[in-house]
Amino acid sequence: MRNYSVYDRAMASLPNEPTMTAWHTFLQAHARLIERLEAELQLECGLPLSWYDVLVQLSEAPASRLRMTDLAGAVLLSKSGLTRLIDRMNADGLVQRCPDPGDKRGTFVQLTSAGLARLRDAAPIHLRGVQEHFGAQLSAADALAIASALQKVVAGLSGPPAHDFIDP
Amino acid sequence: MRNYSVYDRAMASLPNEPTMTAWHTFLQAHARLIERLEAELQLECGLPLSWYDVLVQLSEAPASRLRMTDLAGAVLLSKSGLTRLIDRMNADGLVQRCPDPGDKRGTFVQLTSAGLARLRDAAPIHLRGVQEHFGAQLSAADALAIASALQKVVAGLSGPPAHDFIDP
DNA sequence: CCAAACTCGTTGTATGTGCAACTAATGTAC
DNA sequence: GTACATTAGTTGCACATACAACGAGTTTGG
Repeated sequence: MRNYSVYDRAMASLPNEPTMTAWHTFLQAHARLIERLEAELQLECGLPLSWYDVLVQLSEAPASRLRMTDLAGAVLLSKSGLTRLIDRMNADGLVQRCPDPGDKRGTFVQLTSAGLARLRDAAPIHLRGVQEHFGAQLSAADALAIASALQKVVAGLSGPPAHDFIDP
Repeated sequence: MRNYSVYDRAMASLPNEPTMTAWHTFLQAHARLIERLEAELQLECGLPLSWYDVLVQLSEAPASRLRMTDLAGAVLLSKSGLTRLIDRMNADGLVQRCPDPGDKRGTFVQLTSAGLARLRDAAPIHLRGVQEHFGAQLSAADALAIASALQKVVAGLSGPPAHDFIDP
């Protein structure tokens, strides 16, 4: 039997079978859920999920406004991506840009009353979809298990940024 | 107290709090995991995840080849998206198009030896990332719970296509 | 058979996204 | 206080993706 010494060390840290099953199911569930929720929200409200996310974040923020950078972090978008998204939503009247008096570099994104109205239309539809396609399929124990397990995954990702460093 | 009769019926099917916690954690975990795995694979192999997915699907297919439509389904991409992706991978020599002798409309995408070599480089890196960032954070029970719970979600999405139908 | 309906894959076009470079404003060190 | 570094947001550019329309080939119903 040949001895793949370097490869064997790599193999020792490769995923086992239940892990890969969970991983594939996780990917598939995400892809199908997002596809379905996006389609339903678009069909019934004419609203993309990315717009909905912005409206939710703003509505939950103090004074219904956030700085561009904070909003970009909240909706998991790059700065340039958010600039263009806010351009579009602003053109539709759902948000507006306001200068930050305390920092002349900064810009607040402010939810407008039209934006709030749009969110009130969309929220029941989106939440019904989350319940129907996600929540309704899960027992109470399932929901708690998913939350606690994936919370550990998220926590693990917060720490080590990358593999870029050679031991000094 | 006012009676929002229609809204109350809607409220009755809205997600409860554990469901929303699981949902938010699920979204956050997915976004961060994909971001990290994409960055690591790109940095260490110069390979996008979408290319990796294609190589994996082809390598697992009989004769290392698949029809365009089948491959598009497997990697969750539209037909036009796959056409352009295969253009790029073909230009890099990782796959090639072959006519299907049995159906002159059809095109097989065939894994090349260069593509297989590239996959052999990339697989340990990607799988190490899955183990490190996902598998290693989970107990055996966690992995089984995620797989079984999300499998139910996937199954629920396979059936009802949309809300387009009014009761006939 | 043949015409209509369908399927396969590609193309034109529009949209969305990130990276790098840029401007403007702020913070820091001396 | 002045220079250097840092941060906030926008823009040019390239790339990736979806939708609709299309041409070529196949299947189906009569």
